[in-house]
Amino acid sequence: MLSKKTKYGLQALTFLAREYGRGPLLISDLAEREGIPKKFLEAILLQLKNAGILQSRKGKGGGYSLGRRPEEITVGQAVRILEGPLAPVPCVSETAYQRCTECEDERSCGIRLVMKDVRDAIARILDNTSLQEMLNRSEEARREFGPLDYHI
Amino acid sequence: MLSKKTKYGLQALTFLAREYGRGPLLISDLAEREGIPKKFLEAILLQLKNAGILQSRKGKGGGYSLGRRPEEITVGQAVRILEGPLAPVPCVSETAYQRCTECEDERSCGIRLVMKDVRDAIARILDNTSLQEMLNRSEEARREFGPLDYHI
DNA sequence: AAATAGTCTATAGATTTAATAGACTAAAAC
DNA sequence: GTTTTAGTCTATTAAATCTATAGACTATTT
Repeated sequence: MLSKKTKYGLQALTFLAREYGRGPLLISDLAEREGIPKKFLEAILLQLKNAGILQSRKGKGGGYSLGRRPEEITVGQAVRILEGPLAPVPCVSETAYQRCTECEDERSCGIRLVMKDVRDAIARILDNTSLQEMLNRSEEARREFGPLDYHI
Repeated sequence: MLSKKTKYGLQALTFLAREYGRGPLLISDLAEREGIPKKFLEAILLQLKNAGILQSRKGKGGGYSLGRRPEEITVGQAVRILEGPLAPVPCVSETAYQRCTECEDERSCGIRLVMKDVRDAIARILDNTSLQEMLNRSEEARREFGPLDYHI
């Protein structure tokens, strides 16, 4: 299960992707619009910035914006930054490999072989889905199901 | 990342699958052979038993064994019991669905659409891999790489 | 200089994970 | 039927991680 941190991060990235090209957004606005605790979001955005996928400006007219085009940022990148490796076990991780201490022969460990498949499947999806593609799929679904009727 | 609990559980299940048909195994033996804290393993095996995939006998000659044939127990079942739902977010879980509170239209949420793909990919692998298949793959790999040469 | 808005450090509360201790119960053996 | 064996149940604890908040600090614009 993804942590709240990662979910908040993905929400914020989606928002920033949708607004891409219209100048920076304030943390406070993002926090309010997405219902995320402001201070928590601050830390999340900073982490994404330090990892290179966001940029920021201080002072009036400042705020956060994507560091690259929405086509060039993948969900996989964001998840790895906020959640850690995609792999279910460290011995199949590409980005944070760690040998299994108790496993006498890694190459023939059944658990590892299965979890390697899982890792690859997750990576295939998340590393090939950009923020832009996520927006496109969302739009497509909206067209398919028709606009929401707000009846509250 | 899988918890130690789940990893220990999968190790124990693998061991029990390999020994299937030769009578019950003692917790203590399993714990020692796999390097798992005995009391921790106790709780794990009990949980797997209560969920129906292990059986046990008390007293002399007792111990734990698989509740069904190794072909009939999937890795997905074990992971769900010990780790919880496979889905990265509750709103795409088949076994523990929970609506997303903040999401105004679930059907067109981009994050959800992507995470649904991830869940399906994970489930496709884990629900179609039995303990027996895991053993088979392990054996296959052992044949491919040749036997280990122990040089310690 | 004043106002704006991100940055950094520290901390605290809650939850989860990992592990341990010890009393209890069922089954077999004698 | 008592002793031994081996799983079951309850409680507790230490450590780690997650979530959130406070406040001082720095950079930028007006």
